[in-house]
Amino acid sequence: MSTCAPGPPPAASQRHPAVAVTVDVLLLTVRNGRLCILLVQRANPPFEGCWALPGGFVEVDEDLEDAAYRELAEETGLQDLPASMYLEQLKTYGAPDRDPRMRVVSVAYVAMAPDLPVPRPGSDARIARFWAVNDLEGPDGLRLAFDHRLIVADGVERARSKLEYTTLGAAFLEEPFTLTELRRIYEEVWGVRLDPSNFRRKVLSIPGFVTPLGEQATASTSGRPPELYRRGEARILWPPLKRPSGDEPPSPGEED
Amino acid sequence: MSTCAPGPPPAASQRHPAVAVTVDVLLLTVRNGRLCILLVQRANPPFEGCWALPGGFVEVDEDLEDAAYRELAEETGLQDLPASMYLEQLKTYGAPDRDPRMRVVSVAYVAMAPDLPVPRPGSDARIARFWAVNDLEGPDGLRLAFDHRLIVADGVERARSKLEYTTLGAAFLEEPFTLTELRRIYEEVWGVRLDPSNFRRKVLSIPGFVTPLGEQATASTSGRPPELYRRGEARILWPPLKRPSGDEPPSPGEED
DNA sequence: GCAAAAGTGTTGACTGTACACCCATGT
DNA sequence: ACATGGGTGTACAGTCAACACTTTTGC
Repeated sequence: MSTCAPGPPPAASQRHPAVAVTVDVLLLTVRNGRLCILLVQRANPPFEGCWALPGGFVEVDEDLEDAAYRELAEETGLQDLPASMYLEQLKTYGAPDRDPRMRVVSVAYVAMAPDLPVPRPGSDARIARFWAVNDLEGPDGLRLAFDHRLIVADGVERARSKLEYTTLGAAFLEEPFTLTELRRIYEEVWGVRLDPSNFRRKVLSIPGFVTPLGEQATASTSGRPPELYRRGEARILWPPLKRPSGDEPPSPGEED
Repeated sequence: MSTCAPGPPPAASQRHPAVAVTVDVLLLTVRNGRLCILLVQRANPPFEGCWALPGGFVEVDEDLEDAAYRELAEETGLQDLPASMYLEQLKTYGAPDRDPRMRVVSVAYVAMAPDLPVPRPGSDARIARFWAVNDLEGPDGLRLAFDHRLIVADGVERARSKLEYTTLGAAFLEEPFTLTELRRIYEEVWGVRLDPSNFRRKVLSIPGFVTPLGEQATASTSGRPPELYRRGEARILWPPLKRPSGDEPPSPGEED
């Protein structure tokens, strides 16, 4: 019976097909009440001048997730990523013809973060900016390089789904925040209207979703000043917050 | 404004780090009432003699999913995979040290299928057999090559989660089947007991989950002969079939 | 006072669970 | 007859959506 050990170090690497591995990052944020994603304009062929997800080759000794963080920082000039940022693996895209240069398998990541400063061009001088997801969807939407439109669709769906059964909606907000601000995140990401009172009850009924600060916002507009909250320790939402609209099933999501 | 076209064909491929891409397949089935996975015994270093998931290098012009099907067939001698088999991408594993030979990024797939014939050794003479998932879990479980133990854990959790909100439980059964057989799949995969009457009501209340044949099984054991069903067209289960046990949250799943 | 936004209370529909009960068959 | 597993009925508890209502602010 084997003890299941790696055995002696190999003498030489065996042959394998020439396939490149990249990471692509879909950074989602809510700016001015709109769900937005970060895109960079490509400076080189192929798809020169096209908008694309930030991404690039994985280094030989680099973990995939580290590569995602690195590319995000390099290509967008966003050096200080917010501590509350969330990043998870989305899916791997490997159609043989997705890159005209060669066979490229891309591991896509989704990130969610509060509104960020307007990104400076990255180290390789590409322009980076946020685009509203609305401007990409539909047949007349902005065209993206490679299969990035598909990745965006999958990633946005993943985010919509994650909001149902995790507390990640709060990752889109700077602390402190109000329950109305949190509700507007849900409404924008899902594209629906939610009953304020029922939303409030639901959020507060989940222990650790949000923590009350016991303070009120200084009234900026007419109406009663809202109470302020920060993110709690809970990560899972149980029972889930379901998106309305008939009683259709949630879209299938690819994921952890 | 760019029209977002790939542009002229590239002159030469640019340099990229030497990273190999493989697929690994976690085939789940229920044999003799036990949730089992298919493993192959490695014939070559590293981890010679260890049990591992079937898998191998992706060919240069091969789609990832095609590679998963090919490896499954090649390494297990299972040439005629059942039509009802389900296969989906699980997650990509790319820790820099997961393979001692070189940098290997592996795209893992999960498959679910009815009980299959005992696999013949694959084309490269490796032994293939099914192992009960129970025999792998826990600190005294079978040790697997590479990080395959982690992949198995993630994949089993994915399957448990999929049973909650999809009709995939029926993918484990040969048609026709009875509702009790379907219930036993759920009970085994989740490791719980379910109330037969409530399970029945739930399954039948989902349009298209199962289709009654209008026949009864020829009584093989004592008791009333059950009615027979085949899989329906529905893929999504709404509302979901929740696993019991307190009201704990479902484990987070990585997936579509 | 009035408008506006935050927050509370109440009700009815629906879902899931537990469990008592009936049905059809082998022995 | 009776044990065994299939299948039906029912009643209680929890959750959610709808919406009326109260509170606290700016103007």
